[in-house]
Amino acid sequence: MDQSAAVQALAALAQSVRLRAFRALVVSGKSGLTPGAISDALGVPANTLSFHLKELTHAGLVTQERISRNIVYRVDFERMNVLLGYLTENCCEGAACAVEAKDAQCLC
Amino acid sequence: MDQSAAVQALAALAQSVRLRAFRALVVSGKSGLTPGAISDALGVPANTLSFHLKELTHAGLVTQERISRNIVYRVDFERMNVLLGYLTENCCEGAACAVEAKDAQCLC
DNA sequence: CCAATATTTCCATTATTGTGGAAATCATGG
DNA sequence: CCATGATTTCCACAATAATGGAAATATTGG
Repeated sequence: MDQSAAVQALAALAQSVRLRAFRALVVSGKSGLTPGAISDALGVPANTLSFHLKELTHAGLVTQERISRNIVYRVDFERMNVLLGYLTENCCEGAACAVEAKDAQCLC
Repeated sequence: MDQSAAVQALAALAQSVRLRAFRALVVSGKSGLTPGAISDALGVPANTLSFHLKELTHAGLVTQERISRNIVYRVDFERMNVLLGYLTENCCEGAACAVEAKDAQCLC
């Protein structure tokens, strides 16, 4: 992952509608969600949601698969892990970390 | 962490200058960096950098401490861990994850 | 207290982003 | 092959964010 991809992914998440949609997709896991379902859940007009789903897709955070009349969106979990790793790369120059990592990745 | 705090933190990271500054601070670890050092390292004018450091500070991602003439900025690592956790909360409804978490936190 | 250095604020300009109504496209069931 | 439901594109407006020059504000060493 290069810097501009990271910025794009972070920008995709840095917006209320998109963050809510993304988190709903995280919870839904492998089964994913359709735009209609997300639109209903969040109370956002379909066209507005479509705009935001496109942002998430372009950022590589979610994938789409057409299933009959619907399109199912899913989080790209591997990509997400790469992004999180990018944020914490070379933490503390490799020195021992002051704050113990709990259930999260090492971040000093 | 509530949604608006998460959006603010993600927006703070979703910008080239700020992301580079943040990652430099991650590497510097506990010792932190001064605006002057970051400004030199990134080749960004001091006033522009100051603007971006303020954004990172307001987002709660970094702290500042005056040491003599300088101000030392440091990553707030605990806060950062909370943010990363927020992004992956209730992943997959608790079902077993398809993709094994490697060195990162569980993200399916 | 003054000179020097570090950092921030002010300000105006430019560029980007979010929003939703209306219309278009797409895929399928009958 | 047409009616229906799902999703996306088009468009224009309003709001927000990034930039850097110039000036202002600390803080300290001498």
